[in-house]
Amino acid sequence: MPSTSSAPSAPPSAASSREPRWLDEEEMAAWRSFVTASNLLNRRLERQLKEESGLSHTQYEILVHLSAAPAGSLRMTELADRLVTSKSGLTYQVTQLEKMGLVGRRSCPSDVRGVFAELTEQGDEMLREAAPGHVALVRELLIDVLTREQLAVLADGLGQVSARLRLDDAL
Amino acid sequence: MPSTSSAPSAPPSAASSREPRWLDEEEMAAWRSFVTASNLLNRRLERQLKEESGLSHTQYEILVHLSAAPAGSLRMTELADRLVTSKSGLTYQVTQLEKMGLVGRRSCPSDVRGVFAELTEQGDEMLREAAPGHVALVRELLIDVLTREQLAVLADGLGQVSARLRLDDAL
DNA sequence: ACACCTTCGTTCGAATTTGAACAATAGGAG
DNA sequence: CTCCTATTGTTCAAATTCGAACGAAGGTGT
Repeated sequence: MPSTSSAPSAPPSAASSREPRWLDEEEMAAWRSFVTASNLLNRRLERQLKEESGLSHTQYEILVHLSAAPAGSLRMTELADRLVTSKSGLTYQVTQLEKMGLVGRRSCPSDVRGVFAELTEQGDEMLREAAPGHVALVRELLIDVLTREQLAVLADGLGQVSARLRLDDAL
Repeated sequence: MPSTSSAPSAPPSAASSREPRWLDEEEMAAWRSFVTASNLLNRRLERQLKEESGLSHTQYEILVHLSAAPAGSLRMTELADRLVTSKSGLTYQVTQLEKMGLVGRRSCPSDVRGVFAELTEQGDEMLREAAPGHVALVRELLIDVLTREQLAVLADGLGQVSARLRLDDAL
């Protein structure tokens, strides 16, 4: 009964190169809690955002990233990278947000192919309206549950993990 | 420009109860790295599993949870809870896995309504076949990137986060 | 100027996901 | 036993997701 988990009936002897290094109890606990926390958190945030603002978490994140960017606008590809989604997925969501009047599209002056997604005034308002509740929940469910040290470790460790993944993807 | 983030143009004075407690730089870093790492990781694992075994991450996780359960079987609702998905989503995926011959359905003796999802012999084989590559990648991208201490903190902190979320959901 | 390889954003179809509605049953209070 | 409420798994329509294929440009080397 292998899984991501600890050695099932793996030979307790020296690891043969055929048998992978399974995860020990602690490693397994870390991985499971990461996956579970991630799923549970997403679910909760999704529900809350939808209820309180009519936005999906994805849509909210798009607004956030645009808001954080200079001039409230970003190239589609760049935005997709930051959000960690597919380009086609972004195209879809930006279209949705456009219909809602929260985001607009502008063509890029220096590159005919380029498209800027741009936060509209309404989009900015929406974000200001949705943010407090969202932040409060993130705080309640994650941030305030952890100690300062735990947060530091999280930021640091997962920061490295992300960096590594970004590098790999770039290949 | 609010987000999940640090105080935008919030009054540097004492926080009024209207203005939420925004996230400071460190908290923000922790939250962003968590979200980003989670997305990047999922993307990677999804791709790899699909390529090497033709399974989605969700499907793989179903097999894992069944394999870990006594008799290799679990009630649908219980399984959905452990996986953190919707019941309807699970119904769909179990049907898919059933078509592939990796999972079977058995009715529950003590409850007519109940349905057990059960790992088949083929499902077990598939898991044994897919696990090594999956574990190796999880190790390469997450586990081995972190120190023993970081892993412990992760397991501990996110364990608490999950526990808290489970409790809330139960309400 | 000309090929050639990349990059850009969109479109397309297929797969997945979700919540709400449902029918059937379980379980408890009276 | 009987009524009432909670639970179980499925079905349904709608929304979202992805990768592959595209057409259109950019950029480079010759």
